[in-house]
Amino acid sequence: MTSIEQTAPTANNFLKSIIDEDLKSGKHSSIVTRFPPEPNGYLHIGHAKSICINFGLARDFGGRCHLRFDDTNPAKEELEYIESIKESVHWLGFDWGEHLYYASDNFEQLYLWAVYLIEQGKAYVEDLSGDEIRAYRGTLTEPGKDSPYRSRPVEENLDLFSRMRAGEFPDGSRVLRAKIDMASPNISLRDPVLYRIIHAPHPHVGDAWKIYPMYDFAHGQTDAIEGITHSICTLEFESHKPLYEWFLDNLPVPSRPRQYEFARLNLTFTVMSKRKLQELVQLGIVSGWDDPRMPTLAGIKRRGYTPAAVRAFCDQIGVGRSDSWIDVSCLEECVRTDLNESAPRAMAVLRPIKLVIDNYPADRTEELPAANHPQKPEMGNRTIYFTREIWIDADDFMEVPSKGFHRLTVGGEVKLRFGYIVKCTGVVRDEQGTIQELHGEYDPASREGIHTADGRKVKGVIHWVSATHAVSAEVRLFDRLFSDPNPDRGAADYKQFLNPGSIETLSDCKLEADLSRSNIETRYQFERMGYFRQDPKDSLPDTLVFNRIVTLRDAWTNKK
RNA sequence: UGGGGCGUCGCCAAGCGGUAAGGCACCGGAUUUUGAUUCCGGCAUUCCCAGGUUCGAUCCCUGGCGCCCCAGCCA
Repeated sequence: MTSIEQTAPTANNFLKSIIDEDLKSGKHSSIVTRFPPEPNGYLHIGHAKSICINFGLARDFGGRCHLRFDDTNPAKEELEYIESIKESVHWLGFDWGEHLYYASDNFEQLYLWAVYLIEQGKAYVEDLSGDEIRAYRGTLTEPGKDSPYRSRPVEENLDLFSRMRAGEFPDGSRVLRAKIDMASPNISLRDPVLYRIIHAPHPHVGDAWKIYPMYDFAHGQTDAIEGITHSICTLEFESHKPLYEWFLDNLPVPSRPRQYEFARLNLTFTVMSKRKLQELVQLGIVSGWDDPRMPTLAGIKRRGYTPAAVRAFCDQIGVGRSDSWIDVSCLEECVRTDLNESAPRAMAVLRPIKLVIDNYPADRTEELPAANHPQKPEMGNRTIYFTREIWIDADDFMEVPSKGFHRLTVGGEVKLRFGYIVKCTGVVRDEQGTIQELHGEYDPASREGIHTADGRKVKGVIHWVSATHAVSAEVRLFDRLFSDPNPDRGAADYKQFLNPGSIETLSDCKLEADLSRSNIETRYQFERMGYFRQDPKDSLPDTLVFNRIVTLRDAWTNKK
């Protein structure tokens, strides 16, 4: 746990209260939770909430948390997803140890239990088509009707079900159903489907099976097999709970798990559904599942967010049962809080414009010490080079300053961070009238502090880099993928809310030379610009590519 | 509309009958060679509404209102 997490408030929540009581009353001597993703896509920030809850609870109460692949539908699942999910959970900082499970490892037991239900007269093979089943199910306000196959004899059910398993029937021709109550006000109890026929290879068990259990028939029983004490899922499964319990009540399961539900995470300015994320990838709107603008954990990782920051975010938002919309700025703030502590500082000029210091000798180079962190002397100093020609950021110069602008202006002066005070004496233009370079003069006595020789205090401090020492780099500035706080809202196509400026690529930025030799993993604060890290895929030693992880807080542009 | 759930500051969220924690955001002010950080101060006489019980209610009761989920051989 890093300092950001130690200082983060850990709100009490209803799950902790429940577990507290279960432990106190002796109902359980220790707890077992599980994170059960279906391997049908990449994990996103919403899954991070679930991971932090499940693994976090196990950690806090001295229990354990399993990673379980809920792989009951081979039509949608792939090995690629299994691998990426394991990677993301580890990246987030959690470890399942020996406890890696697959729902599909229990297929034989589940099959036996289905046979058991048939023998008990509590399940039957259905010959109705999908459309007919739907028609018989009734509606929200009208009860359903019994299927004509509901009273099929046990022996016939047994025979048919074993032949379903043997692969004798085509997909969709028959299903196994539980015999519960076609008139139940809870629709999930109206003879739910238990097994369907799918002739497709499975990423974990290959072609061993032609029939696959539904989520409802697999989840609770798998929980029971693994000895899960607290089965924590999102709110939309709440109406399945009576069914979850019906199976546990009617099957000889080895333990009795309980299901609890919490509100899933909604984040502003993004979309979270797997379908939409997949579409963004397929349409080429983003470069892939790990595009730094994506809310996937792969994207967040590539962007440069730290696992500690994501964990702190999950702690901060808490766990409740009311539908919530968290502002992305909350996540971004967690990233800043973490990086502010740990990131060494550096200077980088993103939109370079040359400043020639006319009264500085052309053949001179000064080595200046620069603190790696303003509040942490233990992080040491580095050497930066001062020369006659330097790069400054175009945004730090205005010929005619706007109100409140206290950077460089013609005739005005500014402090060069860790260097001297310079005064701008003039502007050189080309034939078109665009500014080619700036000229100025420095005050040799002004290296320390921000006061001029006559005691005045300069208002602005800007970053810069020696033109003779700088290295060039590509810098990618990311912004929110959508320009609307809730692109998912209403019936409108979420794609119309795409932010056209979600990525800006700057090609010839000027960086301190040391950055070309830095560890590719190191996250820097480019002073006054934000936090940056090399892109793990595209950055090479001789063609540097930096990603902006997040901006600094900026009272100035906010005010404008 | 049948069933289930939820409604405390702009966004989250504690609170469990004794007189509204905390975080983020926001607004002041101090320190600062990052318009960053840090610091200090401000920020719900009120808990969806209306009745009721009680010495006392955000917490209990009744009745409204609003929002979310369920009619996949998805999870």
